[in-house]
Amino acid sequence: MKRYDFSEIETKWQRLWEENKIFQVKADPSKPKYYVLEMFPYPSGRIHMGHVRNYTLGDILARIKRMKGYNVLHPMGWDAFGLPAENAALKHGIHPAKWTYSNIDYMKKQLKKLGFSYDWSREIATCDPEYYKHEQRFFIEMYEKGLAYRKKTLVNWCPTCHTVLANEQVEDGKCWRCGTEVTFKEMDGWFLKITAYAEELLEDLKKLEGHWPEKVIIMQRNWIGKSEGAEIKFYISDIEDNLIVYTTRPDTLYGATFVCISPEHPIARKIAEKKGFLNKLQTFIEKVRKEKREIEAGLAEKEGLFLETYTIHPLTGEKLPLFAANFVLMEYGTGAIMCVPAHDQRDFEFAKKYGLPIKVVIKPKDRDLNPEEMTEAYEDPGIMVNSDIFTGLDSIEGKAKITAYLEEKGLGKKKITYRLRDWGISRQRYWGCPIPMIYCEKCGIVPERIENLPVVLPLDAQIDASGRSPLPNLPEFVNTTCPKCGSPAKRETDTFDTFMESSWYFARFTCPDYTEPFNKEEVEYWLPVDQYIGGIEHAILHLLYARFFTKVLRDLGYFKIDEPFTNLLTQGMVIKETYKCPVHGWVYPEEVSPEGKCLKDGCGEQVIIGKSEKMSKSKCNVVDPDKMIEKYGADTVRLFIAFAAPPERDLEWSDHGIEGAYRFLKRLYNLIIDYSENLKKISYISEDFKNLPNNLLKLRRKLHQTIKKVGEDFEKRLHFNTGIAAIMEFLNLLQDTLKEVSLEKEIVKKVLKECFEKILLILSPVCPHIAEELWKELGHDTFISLEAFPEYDSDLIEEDVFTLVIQVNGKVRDQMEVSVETSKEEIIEIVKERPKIKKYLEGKIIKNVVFVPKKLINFVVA
RNA sequence: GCGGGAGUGGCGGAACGGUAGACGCUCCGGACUUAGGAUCCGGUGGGGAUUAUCCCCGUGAGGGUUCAAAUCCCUCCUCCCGCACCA
Repeated sequence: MKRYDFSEIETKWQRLWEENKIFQVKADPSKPKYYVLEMFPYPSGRIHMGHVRNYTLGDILARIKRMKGYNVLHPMGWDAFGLPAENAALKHGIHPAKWTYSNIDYMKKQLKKLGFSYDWSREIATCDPEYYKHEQRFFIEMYEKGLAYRKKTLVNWCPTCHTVLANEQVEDGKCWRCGTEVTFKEMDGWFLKITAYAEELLEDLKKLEGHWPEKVIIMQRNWIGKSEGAEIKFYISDIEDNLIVYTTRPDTLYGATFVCISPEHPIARKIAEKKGFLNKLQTFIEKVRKEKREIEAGLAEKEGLFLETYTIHPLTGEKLPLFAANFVLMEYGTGAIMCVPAHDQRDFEFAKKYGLPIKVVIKPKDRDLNPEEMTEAYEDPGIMVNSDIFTGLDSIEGKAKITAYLEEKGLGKKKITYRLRDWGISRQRYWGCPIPMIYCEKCGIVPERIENLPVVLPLDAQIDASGRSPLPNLPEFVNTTCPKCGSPAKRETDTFDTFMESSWYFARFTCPDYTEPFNKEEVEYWLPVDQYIGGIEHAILHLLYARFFTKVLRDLGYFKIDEPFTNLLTQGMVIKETYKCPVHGWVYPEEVSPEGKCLKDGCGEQVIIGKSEKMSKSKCNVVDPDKMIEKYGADTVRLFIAFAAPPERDLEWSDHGIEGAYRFLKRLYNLIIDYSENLKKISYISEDFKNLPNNLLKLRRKLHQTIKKVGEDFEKRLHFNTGIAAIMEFLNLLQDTLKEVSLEKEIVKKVLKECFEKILLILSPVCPHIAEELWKELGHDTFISLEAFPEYDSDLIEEDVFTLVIQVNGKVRDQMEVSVETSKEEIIEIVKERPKIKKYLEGKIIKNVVFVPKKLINFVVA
């Protein structure tokens, strides 16, 4: 008998799919579309299990949607710009482009080996000028609309990578890639005005509720960080100017006893100049800058520099001392705050340190507050006191009342503030998309002409040991002429943050070869992405930027949609247990003896089995997809990954588990091959299945129940694990049934053929190769990948008998098979006489009988 | 500190408020074998007994709602993730 030769089977079908272009799609308005997208990979060299999981989940969905009659767009591409290419250039002397393209080559082969149903004709690499030229155009259009601008800012600087990092690329003060301590540097850079869309980005999160993980929505909401408050004017007579502070607690205005501003606030400088302590201020600024990290971590003590001046309280006219303080951020609000120590913990600590007065203006409903006895600020709402005409008001009401009063007097106004900052997109890197701007001595900043795009990244550049971008040193790149006046000019040498490329790739997949950015018909047919799948690590940045781009491109007239991704699935990590030797640290499983001793250098120490963690080389717990495919085949790998855990949860890699998946496929293969010769010519229609013997009826019923469950679990719930469990369950029943039937009978063959065919159909999204092969063995010459998902017979799946659970006082005491025809009354009579139940009812009064049709009956007795 | 999620056998995990532990793994026993780390069959939450049968206990802890709770409500514990001087 034929052995399950997965390698031969898989290569063959992958070849046939490709030759027949069966996964290439075209827009077809007569068919419902479905766009499945997995986050495209960075071509780092080889795919890892996380990719395998991500793409397996997407592929199962794409395949079942195809079978359910959708016109499915399922593309794949490469997020090809980025730092690792330059690092590789430094380390191995390979040009980033060469490195990137050879990685793409390799990884593409790996993905093909996994049998993913991508339309490879739509492949995109973002480092291709034909891709990024459109991005340059978007940028210019944004610039012309005032959505892109240049400003000087204090930026995070990684001394190792020689680059600016976004706030979000800094993790606890360290570079997210290399781990070096990040410093600060003042630099000019380009920014996109994402804050102009803050309100819409926040508001539209409501449209995603129920379709995106709640967690992601909350994270984005917090990131945008909307707060409502007031801006209030505090006059400073020394400089005859108003200081504007921002507060969310205008109700505590009467409790303000001092005012703090950021040391970098222009007014601090102005005062210091006037009062002659500029040096002292400068020293303070530097100290604060140095401590920025600790300050942000909440570790540094609050510290202030008295500016030797006072502000005038807008309502009481009191003189309040003015400080420059290390905890006031220049970037948020107005960079200045009024301090109410009685009702703000930070102000309280500051006041205690510098002996500043504490004035209570809000009291709890049930008690009084005494400033001298307070050990912490009272931050909750309450009743307003010591607040002139507002005394006695509820503080929540007081907020609006005081704001209105200030507004009336021209002393302040209502103000909404967002935590979200504009997006700094300049990177001092080589391997990225050139920013299409030109600096002309006469005309200033001038965008490149659209017709001159792309501004091509020169590939003949050499990356030297410094690791710095070679672009500024390439005269043929830098020197150009001004598009406006024609005089000599210089190009911008920074490149875009690579989050730019991933902010719109999903749309380009609809028309990857179109000369203009987007083909209207394609974009309108395919967008938005119906199901987006990827890791939670992109919960904020990538997803927020893509949402932002979508809105901008909409406003530039390219799209009609507001949101790019209708549904989002964030899949869990692939984790594996770790082994740690007290001497050698993390060790590979091969370095551990069966007794758990370390085998490295004959060490012999007892190895500690650590908890399961995300696969990483440093922890020696990686599993190589190539090796797994080689050993078990792609179908087994896909099956195990889909079966081992629900998609959103972490998946624990198990060497035994994958054996189990392999065993299942072998069992299926052997079973069908065993019967295939006999069944090839068999055909059936539903009429054939009337008056079946009981065991075959049960088998068919189970089959149709399984079809229903798998359809729902795969397509609607995306819980592939339970669907696969149902298929396994069915196979178990099928094998049991086969032991008691004779293949001599025609009807048995018909039932068997139906079972085999349909089980292959429903398994095919998960294990497409073996499904194709066995489909052929059963006599078909079509691609199972293009077959329709089977319908289930809804009359058949209705059981005619069911197992009635019999409870007494909520405890299960007995159960019996009952026909669905039996009435409640009949059931009660029968059940009461059953000995096990009788025993519990004897001498008791039946107070109530709860009857759940087709499920259970519960006697409540006393 | 704030926000979110999760705690179910030896393990991964199933369970519209209705038989807890589907399915798989592990382990144990058996069959077939020169052999088995292949394959097949059976068993596998804990405890107990009068052991082909039956009983009790069990979903992090404690309370509550309900005829009925892993599931709903309250209090608490543990773990994971995100944010964190945002005024």
